[in-house]
Amino acid sequence: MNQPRLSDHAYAGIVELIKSKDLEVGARLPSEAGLAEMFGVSRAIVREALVRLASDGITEARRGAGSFVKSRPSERLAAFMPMSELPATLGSYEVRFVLEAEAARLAATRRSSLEMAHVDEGMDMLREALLSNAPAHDEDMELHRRIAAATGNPAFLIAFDALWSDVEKIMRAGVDISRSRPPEVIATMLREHELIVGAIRAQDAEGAALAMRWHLWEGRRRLMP
Amino acid sequence: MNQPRLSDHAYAGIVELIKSKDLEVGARLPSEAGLAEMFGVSRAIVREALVRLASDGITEARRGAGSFVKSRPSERLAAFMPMSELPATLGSYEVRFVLEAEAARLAATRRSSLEMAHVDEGMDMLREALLSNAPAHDEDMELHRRIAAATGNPAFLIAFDALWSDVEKIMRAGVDISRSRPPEVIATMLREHELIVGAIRAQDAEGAALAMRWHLWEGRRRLMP
DNA sequence: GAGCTATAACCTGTCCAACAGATTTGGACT
DNA sequence: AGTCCAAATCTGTTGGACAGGTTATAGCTC
Repeated sequence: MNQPRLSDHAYAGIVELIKSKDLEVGARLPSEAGLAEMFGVSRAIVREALVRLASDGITEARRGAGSFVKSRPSERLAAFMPMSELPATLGSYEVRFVLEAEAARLAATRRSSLEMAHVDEGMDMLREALLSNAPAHDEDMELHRRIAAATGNPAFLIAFDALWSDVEKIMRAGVDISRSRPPEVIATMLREHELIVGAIRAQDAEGAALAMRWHLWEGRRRLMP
Repeated sequence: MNQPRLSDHAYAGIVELIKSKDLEVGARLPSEAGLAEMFGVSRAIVREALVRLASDGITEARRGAGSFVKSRPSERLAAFMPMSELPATLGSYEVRFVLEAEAARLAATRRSSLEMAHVDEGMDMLREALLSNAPAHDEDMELHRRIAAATGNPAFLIAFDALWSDVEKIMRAGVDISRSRPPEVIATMLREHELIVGAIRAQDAEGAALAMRWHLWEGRRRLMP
């Protein structure tokens, strides 16, 4: 349907360049001509990519001088964020606590029947994956995502996606998410999710928020006892 | 400092075109050559504007056919307040309510003196910008960002950045964020921020959360009365 | 050698002309 | 009327060109 443009490739390439070469905030990128040669495209394509990067707040162009890194993608904290003492996974759970609990509460009050069907479908997928002892990581995320979507508020999805992609990275780097789980853990995880979905279906706002908080609390404990 | 590019003019012009001519979703825009002549710029400039518009989800280009309206700028704002009966709640504010209130609470309890200094510096920058009647939009965001950073939890920053970059884009496409504010509004905005910063300095967790919630509530009201 | 200056090299911002490939349109033909 | 083909139109991409701003350097002065 939507074939990718060359400028998409250049956009991704420049982001990759910043991350791989570890360019700090304020560092100068290669010139447009240099980037064009690097990616094998014309200068106009590089310009289109740079315009988007600037619009996204990642780079900044100064006429006559060059393009500079304004804030690094996804690692925008580098500037003054002192490395936290909190384990990174705990950190993301801290945010998910408030974010997803509120999402569950709003989903319970505002869900349409279509959104409820999406949540149910996500629950089915998770159940099937868990019962067949598959990793189920993707299905877990998808269910949480659909609950966030059921709020009818895209902002929840935006925050959720940003957070989760980070969590995923950490998990892939650290914990082995595909290790097999004992059956009682599987049953517990299923019950926790079913509690949440049930409360949303019953339009029980406080129950949904509580069930979500409980689930996240237990999940964090399972991840790092 | 940042001289406007011609493509900014074209971007705004096309948005204006969609709004004034009341082009519906799916309607075809004039061709790139037509738009170029309309705004008195070259086709390359129009292309840069269209690339940004597409990246912002407002238009969509189909090769060989033309550029089409994907979602109207004003409706994107509406998309962020689908709240059925809730009194005019901006969707992103709904998320910021829980996210930033929690960040303020944690910042008050966990802040280091270095992080407090960063917050103070951000407050100074905002004060200066507001008192000189500058747009102050960047400074406002920066202060909120530093409060999120003062939690010591990178996850707050990640969620905050994701949310804000989207809010910013919508604002650029829709509302005029640089309109001048009456002096009493400036004073109010200053006081609200100072309340938050003060509570964080005093390590008053509940006070910080409350002040943040109040500030966001008032801010939403200022944005769309 | 230190400091200042002019100049050359480089860079972004913008324009123009051109061609490839996809889509739409209109007319010719049946 | 219905089908098919060709021309017109449009986006995607390239290369070259020039204006105007920035940076570095060579050279001059003291």
